[in-house]
Amino acid sequence: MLDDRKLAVLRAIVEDFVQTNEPVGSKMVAERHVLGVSSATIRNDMAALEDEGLITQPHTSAGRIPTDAGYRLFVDRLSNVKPLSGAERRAIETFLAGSVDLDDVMQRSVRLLARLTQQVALVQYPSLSRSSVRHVELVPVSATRLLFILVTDTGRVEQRVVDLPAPLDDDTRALLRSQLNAAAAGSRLADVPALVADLAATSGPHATAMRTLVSTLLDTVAEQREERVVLGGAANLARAGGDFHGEVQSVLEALEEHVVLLRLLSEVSEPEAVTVRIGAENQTEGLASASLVATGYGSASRSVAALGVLGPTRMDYPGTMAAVRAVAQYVGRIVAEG
Amino acid sequence: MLDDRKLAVLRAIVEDFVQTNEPVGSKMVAERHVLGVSSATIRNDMAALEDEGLITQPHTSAGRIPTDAGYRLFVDRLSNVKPLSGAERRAIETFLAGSVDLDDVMQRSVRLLARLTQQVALVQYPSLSRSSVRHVELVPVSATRLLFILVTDTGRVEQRVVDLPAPLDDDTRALLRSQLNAAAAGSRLADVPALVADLAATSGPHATAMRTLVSTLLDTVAEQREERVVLGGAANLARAGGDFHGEVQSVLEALEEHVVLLRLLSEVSEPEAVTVRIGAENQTEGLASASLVATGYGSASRSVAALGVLGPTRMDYPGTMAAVRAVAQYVGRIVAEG
DNA sequence: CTTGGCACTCGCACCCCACGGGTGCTAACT
DNA sequence: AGTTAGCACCCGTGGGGTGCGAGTGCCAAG
Repeated sequence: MLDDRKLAVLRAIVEDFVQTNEPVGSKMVAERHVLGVSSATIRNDMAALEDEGLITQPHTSAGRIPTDAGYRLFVDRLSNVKPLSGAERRAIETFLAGSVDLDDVMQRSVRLLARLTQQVALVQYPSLSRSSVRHVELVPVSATRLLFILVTDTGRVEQRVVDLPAPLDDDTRALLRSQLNAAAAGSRLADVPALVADLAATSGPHATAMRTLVSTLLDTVAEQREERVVLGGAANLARAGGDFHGEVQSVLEALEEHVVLLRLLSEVSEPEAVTVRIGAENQTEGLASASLVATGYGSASRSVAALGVLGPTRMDYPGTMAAVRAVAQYVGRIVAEG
Repeated sequence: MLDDRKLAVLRAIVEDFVQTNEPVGSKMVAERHVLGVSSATIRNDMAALEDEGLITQPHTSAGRIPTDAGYRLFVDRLSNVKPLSGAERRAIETFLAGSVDLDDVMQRSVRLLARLTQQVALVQYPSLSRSSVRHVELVPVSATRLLFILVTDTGRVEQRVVDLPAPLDDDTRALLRSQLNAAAAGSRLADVPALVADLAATSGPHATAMRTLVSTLLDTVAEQREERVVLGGAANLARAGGDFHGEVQSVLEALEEHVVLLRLLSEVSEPEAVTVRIGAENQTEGLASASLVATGYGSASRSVAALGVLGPTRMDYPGTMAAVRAVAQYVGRIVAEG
């Protein structure tokens, strides 16, 4: 049904359309690509491709443009990885090297990714539940309030103000802190509920305070804030030409719903494999004409979070995928060291 | 030169244009507003207003639209404060009441403001230098690294990883911490440099460690991160109609330059007075057709930061100013309570 | 299966023109 | 002096008509 040449035609259409942003016709394909056949043959192939639902014509008497399915096939079978230039690799390295802490890394990554790909970049903070507790600290704020601070091995620092049922003196605070640390430090945050369960059950003079603290610790894991995402390069949306102008509002709206973004990212967080969600595939209102290119990042085989970019379905997939993968590698390494 | 009626005509033009987004002609003004004169008279007045540079016609044979100067005069002398409805006040209150900590307050405020005004909202974190040190904490991360944590009276928590020249045992860490706290706690962060200066000068076994910590403390104040701003409602930009569509890209670009936004906000941070910057007034490339409506917030007379909204020059200034002021009052109160 | 040829289809750019909203001017009026 | 009615004029907008060109689909021959 779809022989090699037809696929080559599809590839040509995708590449030309991405580059020119104009429907591409059989003549164009014949002269800009060396397929060894005439435009008439290509016309036949294009008709077949259209039957398969891989391309479509915006109106009669215009060239064809790829459908979501066409991009899908292109990404899966026709795109060969485009290696980054040495300059780009060096740029990534130097850009991220100066980071002083996690916030800084996230910030720089998102800017870098946006600039490399000319699209909207999304970078998720290392997921709390997939990190380990490095340290828990209790800082007094007033007699009955204290600041609960959680530091993870990925460098993430979460704070939370806790209202205590009764005043807490310095010694008991130190005691509670060391108990919490003893129970939780070093283990993965996802396992913490089980580990601290018996702490909450302890009776004794400070039982209620301890219960409050434990539930805060659990909250912090369970809470929405567990997942954070930063984004950048929104201005690139407006730059995108074509019929995408009408969609920019709905994409911007989607970008404000961090919950939605996090759901999307959570579905692609395997590392070492760049995932592409094209158009309607990402099942999100307002993102029907946008594509997500994302991957997990982390140390070696364990992914702690995801990052990627979002742009019009008409995008340079090979280039974008290469950039996303490269940035993920660097960020993963930095976070693992961090 | 500009009698009361001419000003009334200007007000009518501004109000109508903001509402309809179409150039308004003399006829329209005559019939939609009760000025007691005919359209011919209004035509004469409009000619005068145009001579003064307050209005302009986009092309011959179209109505007039206000210029930046026209909006300026409208805001300064013609707009009467539009009190918020009870429902709106209640909405603000309930929306902000549930906040658990500063991050939460900032997040909620920016969403609230964006929704109330239907524009892009900007909320600046309480400025570090204008806050007081509540507490300084040193959390060990590894032998030669520790996490430096600064808590201010405005509830802001800043962390920073510090690399130490030499390992630090628990006791000396505790010592350094108490020295730092003794020197800095309770005083305004802007005054801290003077207060800790002599700490850095101490000689003794831990002199270098102390110097590192002190310089970190100072860095934290001086650093870019001193000022943070969160924004929301970017999608509202795309909603704005008219000739603004072409500008949305440049505004989005400006929004990514937080440094620029902070400079703008820092210029308007008096509390109790809503400042309006119209079009070219805000001296920023890309914001030439946008207006900023902002005010400082904080406790009573002392403003600790600023918040506001950004939108097309064609905006409902009275309504926006009312919303900005109301939100600033609530946020200021919440932050002051800590 | 490929290819050249050819008829056919539309979208687009262009032009023309009538329409109408809006202005500016002038002369009369208060 | 200020206001008003009348009127000529300007010009952007929108609708209808048209030619052009890109692109397709089909067919018959190689």
